[in-house]
Amino acid sequence: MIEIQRLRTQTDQIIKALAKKDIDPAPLVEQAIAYDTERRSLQTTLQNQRASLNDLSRQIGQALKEKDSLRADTLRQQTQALKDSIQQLEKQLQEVEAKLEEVLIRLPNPPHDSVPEGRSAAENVVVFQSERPLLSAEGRLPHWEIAEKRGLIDFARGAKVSGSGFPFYVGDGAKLQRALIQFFLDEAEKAGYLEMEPPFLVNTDTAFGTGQLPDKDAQMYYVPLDELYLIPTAEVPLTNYYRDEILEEAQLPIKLCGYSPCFRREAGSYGKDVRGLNRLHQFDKVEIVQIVQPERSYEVLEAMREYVQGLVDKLELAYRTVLLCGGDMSFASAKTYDVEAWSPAQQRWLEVSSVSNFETFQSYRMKLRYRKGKSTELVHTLNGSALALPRIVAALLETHQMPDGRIRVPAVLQPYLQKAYL
RNA sequence: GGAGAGAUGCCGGAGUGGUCGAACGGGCCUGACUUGAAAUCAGGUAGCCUGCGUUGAGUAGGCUCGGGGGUUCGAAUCCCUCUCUCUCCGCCA
Repeated sequence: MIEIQRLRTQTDQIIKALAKKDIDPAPLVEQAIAYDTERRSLQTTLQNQRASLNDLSRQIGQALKEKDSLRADTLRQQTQALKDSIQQLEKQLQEVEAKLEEVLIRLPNPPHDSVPEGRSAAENVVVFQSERPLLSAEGRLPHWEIAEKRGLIDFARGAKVSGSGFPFYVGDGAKLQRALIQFFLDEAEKAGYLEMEPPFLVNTDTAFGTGQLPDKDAQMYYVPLDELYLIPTAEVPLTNYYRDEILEEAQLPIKLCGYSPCFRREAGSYGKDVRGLNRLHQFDKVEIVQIVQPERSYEVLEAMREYVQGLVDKLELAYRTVLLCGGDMSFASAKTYDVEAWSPAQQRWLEVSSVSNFETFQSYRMKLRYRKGKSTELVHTLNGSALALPRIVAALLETHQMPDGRIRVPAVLQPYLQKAYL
């Protein structure tokens, strides 16, 4: 959500930036500003009347103290008209505020200046590619076949027990999940992130805080009886950890990491893109989150991106990083990099991480600020997958497949798995 | 799930209808004393919104004592409701 004060003072820049997200922002922005003007005028009138009423109340108190009940009664009679008027103004103000909120909520985060224009993924910009060769499909089974064949993943029984998109990981397959999670957490800790195990279900305020509500509510599983959402990513509980708080500047940067299963409805997905591990309803992920001073957030974004690239590299996978164009970015992000691993059998890139700077989009919703001198300022929040498991496993199974069908375990995982081959 | 108690500023803790945004204590900040420090003394120490001013100098007003609603000229104080915490019982990994 964009700060209304910013929208008021930097209207043109914001409209220009928003246009990159492939929407026509001007009507919404103008509407917001109109509601804001109305809101402020109502508020001023209301506050003046409240001040008068407060003054009358004080006088009544004074009169009663002096046992002058006659004067008190006279004053009391003057209050009714004010009270009626105040009540009416309050109602009007509430209505305008609701309308303003409704419009503000529909405005996405304006992209950063460095975000390229473009409408779809085709216009994303490759900013880095590793030097590892892009292996051919020849002689390689796609991960869903090799995984079934070696008894690492059971898609069919997962579908029986829960539905499509809920695989069982079996034996070494399950151990590989555990190894990856632990490897990612250990790496994050070395990089200075504090490990957290977050709740996997969150309330509506939390889902609103990071921007999942109201925009993406169809993406989340919901438990109506308890009004709780299953998290689509650990970003949601981790970023909301400090919601509604004022941090001391010395606490920053705050660096959190956490493992969680992630639940996504993925309604409407189908076809080859969702085959095997490409897209699941439940998957494992380690997430990293940073809460930083605004002036540092873009250098932190680069550091996080490099950190994530390093992880993929340590798993001995070919990868590249793309800078998302305006039209392909999420609603809440100001700038996003996707890190993609090469899938030899599918001959395509798989998104294994998304690293984003949200600037104040989330902190404004969450009222997350830090003390800066005499006043307070909204922090910038960032997050990134480090990493999401399924597509990493897919790339791993395809890349490290041996001619005899065995899977070579990358050196960094061998201490966790206690084996060189699966 | 049942019964009871509670939620106040950075922390502890008072306050049961009238200058209460809030006593008192602690912490922290500034200043004085000191060669320096401690001790002592004095002052300061919440956030949000709006107007004017400034462009992070302020100033006037409004709102906020867990959240929401109500009673009243007036509520931290009374009523309703929700959330959370604690104690006891039940259940349970």
